[in-house]
Amino acid sequence: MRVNKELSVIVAQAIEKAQAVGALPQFALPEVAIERPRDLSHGDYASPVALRLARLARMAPMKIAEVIVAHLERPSFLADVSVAAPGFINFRLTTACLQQVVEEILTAGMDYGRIHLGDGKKAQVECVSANPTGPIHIGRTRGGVMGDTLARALRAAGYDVTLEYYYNDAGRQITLLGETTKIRYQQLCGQNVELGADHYRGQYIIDIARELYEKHGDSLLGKPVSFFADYAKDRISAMQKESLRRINIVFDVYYREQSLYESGRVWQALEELEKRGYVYRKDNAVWFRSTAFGDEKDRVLVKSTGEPTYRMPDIAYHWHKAQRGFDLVVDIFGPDHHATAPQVLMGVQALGYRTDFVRTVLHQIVTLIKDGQEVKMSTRAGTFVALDDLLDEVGADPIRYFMISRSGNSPIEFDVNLAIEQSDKNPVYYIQNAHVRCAGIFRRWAEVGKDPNADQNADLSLLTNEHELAFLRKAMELPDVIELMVTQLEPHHIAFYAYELASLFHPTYENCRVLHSEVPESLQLARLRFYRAAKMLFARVLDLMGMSAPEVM
RNA sequence: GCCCCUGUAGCUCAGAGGAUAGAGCGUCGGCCUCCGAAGCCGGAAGCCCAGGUUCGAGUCCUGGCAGGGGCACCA
Repeated sequence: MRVNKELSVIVAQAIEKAQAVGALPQFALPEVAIERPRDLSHGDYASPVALRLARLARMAPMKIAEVIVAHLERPSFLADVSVAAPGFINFRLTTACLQQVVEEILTAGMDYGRIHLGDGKKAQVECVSANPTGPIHIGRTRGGVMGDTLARALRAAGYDVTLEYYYNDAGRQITLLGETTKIRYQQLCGQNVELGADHYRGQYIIDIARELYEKHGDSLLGKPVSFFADYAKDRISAMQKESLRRINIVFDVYYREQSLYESGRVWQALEELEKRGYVYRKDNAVWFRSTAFGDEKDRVLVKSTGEPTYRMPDIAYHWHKAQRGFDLVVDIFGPDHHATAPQVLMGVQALGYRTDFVRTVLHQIVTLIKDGQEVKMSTRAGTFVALDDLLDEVGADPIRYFMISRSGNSPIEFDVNLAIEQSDKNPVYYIQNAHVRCAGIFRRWAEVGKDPNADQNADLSLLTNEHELAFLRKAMELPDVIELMVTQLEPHHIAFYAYELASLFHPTYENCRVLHSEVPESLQLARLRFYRAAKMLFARVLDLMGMSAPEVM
């Protein structure tokens, strides 16, 4: 049950009722906000609606609040409704309402927190979208974790979600990749050739060339660059996929840029833009009149060499997105794409499509700190710490957590040494330990020979400890957190929620023991039920973050 | 020069226009004979500046100041 939503409706009804009998003047009803007061003495929920109505109603806020309360229906989950200066309406829940959250969690299981915002709607989340020219690095990882976490939240909100990866498998970068691979192969064959300035420096291409050399000796020397490009790009793509799988990100669709050429969409898009009068030729290049949509200058679509810029297939790709029937498209971009994202949407508008279903989520950079020094990252220079290296050293769970532990607007300094350190300072373990401690209770319960299902009909009214109730109060917030994540498209909220939940759990664990000589059996059973729900909730929250819920650590 | 992001505790960050601004790290001091101390309990310490909107501003607007990122016929 979403108490805040129900309260919002009930208060709105009370206002209308008061208006009907003349206790309040007529006015258009604004949305009735229900919030959680910081201070528990103000109740479990509060509404400032009377304060906001003061001007409309031309009455004192306190008076309005009193009128609303007088006309308010009293559902059974409310223990108390009161008015507090300067005009808040405070609601207190019954303890029974909090206690039954235990059963709500156990009934819903891994579906707990589910909301219906996106029921029947299709959403797409695009992220990472790195070219298959090198390993996934830490900046792309941030976008990937943000995107995957948002995808999980969108699913929890009822959306049918497609997680998509768009990659450039053609063009100049791929040619350079092929050339690099061929040169490395020739070097292994003993030929005296050197990399050019534009070629990729990374060790991984030497490894790929060596694979070819070991399998085929020098018999491939006559093969064209495109052969090496195809081989390298497939190998690197597979490596990227594997890295992402290791961090628990599995894409539904890998969208190849090349397919936009094969299907003709790129040139169709250009034709259509031309037909609509948004294209002109200058200096031997083809230009997009993006200034018509507020851009500061026009942009080149086709270079004087006849090659399209990256912008042209990007527009075609988003044109296709617009045609694929998504109700919501989320594009996640790193700082290097902040400026270009709007241009693509201008292109889609120029093609006659609305773009209000597309929402771009931007995030700031990740700087990697190792041994107290910043590690500069560049794929071409081959100087980076790849996601794979981090996975080996740190593991998937801490990487995932740290990547969403900050708002996307905030740059992240990822200190490798600190993340490796498995100390009590690490919030990842603090959260996971809550799940481990729950598991420990059930392990111990079985060890002393008790019935593992003895809590089936436990008397939940015995759960009256303030720690238990505070935890359940927080448990009720999960749907609100999911709603916040999908409406704001901000994945970091779940990380903070998880930490807060754990910080309410641990004192409960200390104070509300199950197996203790001084705890009567009926209370043991109620608490066992409580911890069963707590364990389920932590598993659920960790799953929303794409993290594991360990039984032991 | 233009665009974007950010200025909240010593440090790193939350804060959905509302009541006495929250965490973590660090710091100071306590707690293991019964479910994992990777834990718990307690103390000190803070909204960049100036205007404005509002009954009410850390939050919104304008202008400063400071830091980061971006401004290609690269992607």
